[in-house]
Amino acid sequence: MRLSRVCDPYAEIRGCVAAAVAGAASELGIGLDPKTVRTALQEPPRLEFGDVALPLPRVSRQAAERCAELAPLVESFGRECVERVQCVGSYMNFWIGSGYLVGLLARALSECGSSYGIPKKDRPLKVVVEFVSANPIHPLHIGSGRNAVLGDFIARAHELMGDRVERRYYVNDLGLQVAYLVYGYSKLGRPRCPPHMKDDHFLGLLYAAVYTVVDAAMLRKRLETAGEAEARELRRDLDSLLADLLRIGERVPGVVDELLRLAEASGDLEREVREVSRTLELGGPPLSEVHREVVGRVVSGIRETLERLGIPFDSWDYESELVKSGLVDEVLRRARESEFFTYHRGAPALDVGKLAERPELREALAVPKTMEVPPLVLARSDGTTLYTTRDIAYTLKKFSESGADLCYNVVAVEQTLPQAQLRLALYALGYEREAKSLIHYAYEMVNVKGLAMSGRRARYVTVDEVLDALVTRARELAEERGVELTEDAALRIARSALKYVMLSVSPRKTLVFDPDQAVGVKAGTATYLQYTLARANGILSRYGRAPDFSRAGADGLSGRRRELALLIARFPEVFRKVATELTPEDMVFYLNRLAEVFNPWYDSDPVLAEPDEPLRNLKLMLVYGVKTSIENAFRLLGLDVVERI
RNA sequence: GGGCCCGUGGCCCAGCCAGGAUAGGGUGCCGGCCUUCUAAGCCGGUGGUCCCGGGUUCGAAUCCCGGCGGGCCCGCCA
Repeated sequence: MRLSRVCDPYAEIRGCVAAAVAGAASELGIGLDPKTVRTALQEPPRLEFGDVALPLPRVSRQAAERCAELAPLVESFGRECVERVQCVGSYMNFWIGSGYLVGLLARALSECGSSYGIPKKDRPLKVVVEFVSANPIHPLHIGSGRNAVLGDFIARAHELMGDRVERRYYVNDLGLQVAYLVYGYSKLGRPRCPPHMKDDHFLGLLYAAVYTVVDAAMLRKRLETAGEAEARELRRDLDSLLADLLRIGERVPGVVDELLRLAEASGDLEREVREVSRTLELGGPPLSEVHREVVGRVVSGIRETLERLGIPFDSWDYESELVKSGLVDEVLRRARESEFFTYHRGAPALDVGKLAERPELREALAVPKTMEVPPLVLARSDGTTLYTTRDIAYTLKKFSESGADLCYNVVAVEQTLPQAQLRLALYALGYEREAKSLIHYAYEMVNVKGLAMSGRRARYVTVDEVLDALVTRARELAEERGVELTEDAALRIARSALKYVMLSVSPRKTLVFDPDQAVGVKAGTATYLQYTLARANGILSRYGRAPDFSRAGADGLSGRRRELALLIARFPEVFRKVATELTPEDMVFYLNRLAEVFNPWYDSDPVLAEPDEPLRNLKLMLVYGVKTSIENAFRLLGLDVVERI
């Protein structure tokens, strides 16, 4: 991957400073690798320590001891870029020449323009990102929201760098969970959704109602034979179930009563649901139409939510069709021929644990060194397959259909083991390349303050309701300030606020979602950044023409202006790191820094009213640099630009 | 029992992989700034045994060992 040197001013600075240091050191007979110096260069914590700092002991003990001798030599070796060198403690601090810095920025911004900071790969890849893939049994909740936002970010990162990306959603329309929904839906005569409720929300409640009714029936049965201590516990669980049922019943009147009647009549609802599940996997005709219909209704609700988020997909892959295609059977066939095939307690399995004994393979397949890997059971005794088996087939489909070089599975961290088993299984079946090119992008769960989440009990916060709340709040705030927000602008503010929360915290950290806080629009939110961008854009559009960077003067480059220039210069480096290491939180951090320097400057140092022309041009260049950096960061993160805010 | 992840002002987070300056932000709370490019902003104040104990090092929030606390995983569930 390459970013032309011109478009990465900070790389230029690093190179020049490092060469000067290495050159000076060799004068004193100290051997220094410029590359080591390059990477050791860092941003000083305070302005008084200059623009760039080098912790000397990190690169050479000798150099650290002879800093005072080194400094003047560095100044002369680095005349092109360094204005002043100072030794403080164990640090060597550099002041970058203003003319040099302004020249670098002017060239970078004029030559790279709107693609400033975005690296392009020499050889673009074909990349598949599978994400969200929430089961079609309820609306997207806040946890799937995190998945959606992160997956979208990964796709965007690759797209911007020139890769061809396919975004795929795996619709898991088989299995017990869907059977619960299909059962309820068909028994209740394919009910319509109440007015003012989305299909997926309604069906999510129906699903939870069936599940809860079944669980309640099972509890009652156990209660009949339970001892006293156990009975007390069961009764408490039952009370909680009934409370959930009551809550669900209030939102979808009639549904719960009807299900309770059915449960009474049937005697064993759970067995009936299992029967439905089996029929579904076999693809029997009597249910297939109802099945298709109800899944379709939930999926279209989910699609609507994703559209509101501005997160597109290229394909929707149905698990039932995967099974129908015979690919899953093919995987099973192939597994039986594998040397790792075994029986685990009577069920056909792959002994992927044996494969995992090879340390170099663990390394290559990113299986944690000490993780215990049990055999992967492929099918139940009744012959029906298990999820991971079908996932093997799906993975092969993704690779072959898309001709993918790289495939991401954006999947919660709790599935680390099955994801590792999946890679090992692929390897065991002879798909070495696929196994090595499958990346599990893991993220931690989202907890909601004051709510024990559960899909089976319809206890969740949905993406839709969060968006609604955010839209309302954005409107209120705008109204207070007399700004008129279009519907589109309100949505852009709302969904960006939600995405920001998801992107600002490292994916490996559990996120505690506080609805009240996300709705706030203070500093440290997407809205603050959108506002900052709107201010920058305001200046540029009022100026009315393209700023001429070549006429930017270097004289006034001090204080905040200097800080801004250095930050803008660093943007390409940050972009590359974030896009390749896929750490969105680093970009959020950078953006906050940028805004935090820009806003005070904006308040105190008028741009358009500046009478001195070279200085005005310098200021305009800084504004343009801020605008471009924020815009390209937004493109990477999937945040929206709002014109008027 | 074993494995993985997390622990940083009242609350949330960055820094840890590649150890270096007085540990950065945000939020909260207190006070101030709109006749000047958008006040969803800015300025000032308040607030920290970097979970604890050892070790390595000239130097540890960062690396190593041992604890403690929280989360997740160890299914013929997904």
